Amino acid sequence: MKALLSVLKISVPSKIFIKDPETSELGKNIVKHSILLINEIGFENFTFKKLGIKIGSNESSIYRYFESKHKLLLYLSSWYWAWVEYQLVIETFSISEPVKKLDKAIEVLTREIKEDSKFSHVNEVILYKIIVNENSKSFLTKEVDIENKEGFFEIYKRLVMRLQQIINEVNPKYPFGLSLSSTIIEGALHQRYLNEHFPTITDCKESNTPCEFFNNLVKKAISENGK
Amino acid sequence: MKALLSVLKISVPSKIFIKDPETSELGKNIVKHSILLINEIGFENFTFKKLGIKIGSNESSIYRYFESKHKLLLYLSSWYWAWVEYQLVIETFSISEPVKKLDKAIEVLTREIKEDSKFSHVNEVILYKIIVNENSKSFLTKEVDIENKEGFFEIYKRLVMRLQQIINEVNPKYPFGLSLSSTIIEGALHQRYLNEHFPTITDCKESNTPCEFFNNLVKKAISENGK
DNA sequence: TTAAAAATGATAGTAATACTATTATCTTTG
DNA sequence: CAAAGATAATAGTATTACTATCATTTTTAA
Repeated sequence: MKALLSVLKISVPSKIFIKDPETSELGKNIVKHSILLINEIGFENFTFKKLGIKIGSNESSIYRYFESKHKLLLYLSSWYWAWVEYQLVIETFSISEPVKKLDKAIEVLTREIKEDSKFSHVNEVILYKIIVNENSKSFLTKEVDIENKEGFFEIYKRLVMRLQQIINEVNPKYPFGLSLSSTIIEGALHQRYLNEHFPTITDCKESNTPCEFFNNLVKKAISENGK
Repeated sequence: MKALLSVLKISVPSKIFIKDPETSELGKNIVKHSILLINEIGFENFTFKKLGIKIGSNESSIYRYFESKHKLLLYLSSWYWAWVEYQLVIETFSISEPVKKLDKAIEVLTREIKEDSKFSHVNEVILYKIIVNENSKSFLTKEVDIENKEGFFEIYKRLVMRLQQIINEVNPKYPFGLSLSSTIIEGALHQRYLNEHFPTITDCKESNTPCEFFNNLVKKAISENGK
């Protein structure tokens, strides 16, 4: 995977940025350190001014890459989901048995990211933490419909549809494939959050992972026997 | 229900507010019109200044009730969940058959609020919309652990535990009662949101409701036969 | 190699936000 | 009727989320 990714590039909808941050050192620094800084102080307290100070650059220069911090969050979100989609495709590609494919897909979509693949300036472990904490804020806005039309959520939607296809390969008659898929992807993040901040309302612990919970849930949900 | 609620009062953790808005006309107006205004312009664009203009009152007066707009959101969130908890308790109280109790609980927790009960200054239909759009923002903050310690999320957590108990009455051996419960409650809001803004990644429509999806999901998840 | 183009940096400025503080006025209540 | 309590009016502050301008540095292409 490391090898492959050194040739490939994670592709984010180009309307999200003004200037592609991948094309310069400053751009890469903006992305890299925005991840660290958002993780540190939270998205609400994060500003371009603070980021500028951190990377020894000017606020106004950052604005030449991203129109607003909201667009930057959209960029990080898209980047993350593209990276996950890539893993999903690679890791399920050669599995022909539908149930095994589904097992792997659930694993990819609900596992905790613990290792930085180091193929880029992006620290995936920290980015994953940001996604758990901040991803909802990228779409829970008044501008969601306009931004959706502009294609800002394409990768995320495609990922939900990919999982749905894998689900319906196991049971083509299951009528809630999309809802189940979107519930897993969003729910996995939510269970991680609960585990960290509200452990009394989740069963997911070090041992009892979201992977197991969702695997069990999906398998039973789409099984044809049972209630 | 209307009758009962005219004697009862929805109780919100008192540390959330500086002065209880239920105790004055201005307070009730703040709550009532904040719901309308947040629904109108979104939480990000909502300010106490704008609210003051809307209710013909002064910004500084609003600050005597709520320390910040974040605390106001916490208040609205707690109010909503307390109201839902009340309905859950009332509507499941007399049902002794565990499966029927579970059916009713899922219904209460996943149904769309379409009617304003009019027992108070709070418009529940609009409040429900705010919860769908803004609730996550009440806990996805850097201060979540401090606020959790202060008890700001007690009602929500209690509600998750109540549903878990009802689930485990049907199947005491099911090992993910809490995670399933929290997934349903959060997932129901998410499916509503998708239905409104991302219809291509949900099966939930006018006819095919989140109620049905989650009822089907839970029943199968906790069934002892099947896979 | 050099001149133009592109990128970055420095500085300034603006309207709005999220408050705090003070003082005045109005309304209850004992 | 006086004191207490609630509300209103006004002012002020630091920060945010930008935009605009101009200077400087770096890159690139002829």
